[in-house]
Amino acid sequence: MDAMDWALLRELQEDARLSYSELSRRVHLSPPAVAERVRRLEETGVIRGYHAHVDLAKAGRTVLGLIRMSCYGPTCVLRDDKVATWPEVLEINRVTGDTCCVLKVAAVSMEAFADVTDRLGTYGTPSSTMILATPLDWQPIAPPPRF
Amino acid sequence: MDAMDWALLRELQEDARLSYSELSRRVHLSPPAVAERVRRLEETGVIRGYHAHVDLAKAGRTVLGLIRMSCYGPTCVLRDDKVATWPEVLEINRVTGDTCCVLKVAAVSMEAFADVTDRLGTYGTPSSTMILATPLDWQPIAPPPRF
DNA sequence: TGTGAAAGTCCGCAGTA
DNA sequence: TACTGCGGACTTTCACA
Repeated sequence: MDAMDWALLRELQEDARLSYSELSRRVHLSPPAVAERVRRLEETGVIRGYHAHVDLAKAGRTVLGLIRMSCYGPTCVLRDDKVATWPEVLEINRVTGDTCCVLKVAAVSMEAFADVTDRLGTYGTPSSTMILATPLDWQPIAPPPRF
Repeated sequence: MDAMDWALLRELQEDARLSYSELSRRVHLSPPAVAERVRRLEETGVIRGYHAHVDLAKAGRTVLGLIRMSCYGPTCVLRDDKVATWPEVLEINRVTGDTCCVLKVAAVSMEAFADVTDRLGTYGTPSSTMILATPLDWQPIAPPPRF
C-alpha cells in the first residue's frame, strides 16, 4: 500500500467506472501497470467490490430505521444467517453496550418496516429508531496522514 | 423504472465496473440502449455514483463505532457541515428518539477514535458504542416484488 | 426507446528493461 | 514492478425505424 495504491483507491472510490486508461492519466502510470495494481488490490481484499450507489428514496425505500436487537443466547440474530438475506436489512453490526447488534433497515412503507420488526421479534427484543434524514451517507476512505 | 432498469441496477450494484457490452449481454439489449438507460438512471439520481468498496480493516481503519449525539440547539452537529468533512466520519443520520443523530465512525486507533469524540464534545454530548463485527456490511437494493 | 454500422478508444497479452 | 506495441474488443455517435 504505497502512495500510488492510495491514489488509485481515491479515484476508484469516487468513480468506480473509470477506465484503466483514464486512471493511468490521473495517476501518471501506464494502463497495464494500473491494471496490475488494481488487480492486486482486489486480490488482497483491500477492494471488496464495486457497487452502484442507489438512492434509497428514488428506489422506493422511503422508510429507514436503525433497529437495536436484544437477543443474547441461542436465538440471537447473529446465529442465523437468514436475517442477512432479508432485502430490507442493509447492514448488521455487532456492537458493545446493552444490545447485541444494530441493523440498518430500508423498507418501502411503514407496514413493511413493522413487518421486519415483527419477524425480528422471534429472535429477541427489537428497538427501532427511525432515520429522519441522512446528511452524509457515504465517505471515501482516506489514506493515513503519512501519504 | 421498468423491469429492464431494475435488471441494470441489479448488475451494476453487484459489479459497477461491468462494461456496457457485458451488461447488454446480461439484460439482452443492445449496448447503446444500455448506455442510454444507465445515463438516464444517473441523470434522474436513481444511481448516485459508483464506489469501490474498500475493506476498512485492510485500509487501517480498525476501530469502528457508532456515536449518538445529544446536541439539540444552535451548536447541533447537523447545523455545521464541517463534521461531514472529517475523514473518520463515514455516515451521519438524523434520527428519532432521545438523541439528535447517529454517526458511523472509522478510526485508525483507539486514540484517533477518542479524538473524534473529543471534537464532537464541542457540539453536544457524544455517546459511543463500538462495532465488534459487521456480519453484513452491504446489501443491494432489490426491486419491489412486482418486478 | 430501440437497432445497426463506423470511427476512435481501450483492454489484455506479449516481450523487454 | 513498469513500459511499449499489437490484435481484438469495446465505447460512442450517428442515421434511422
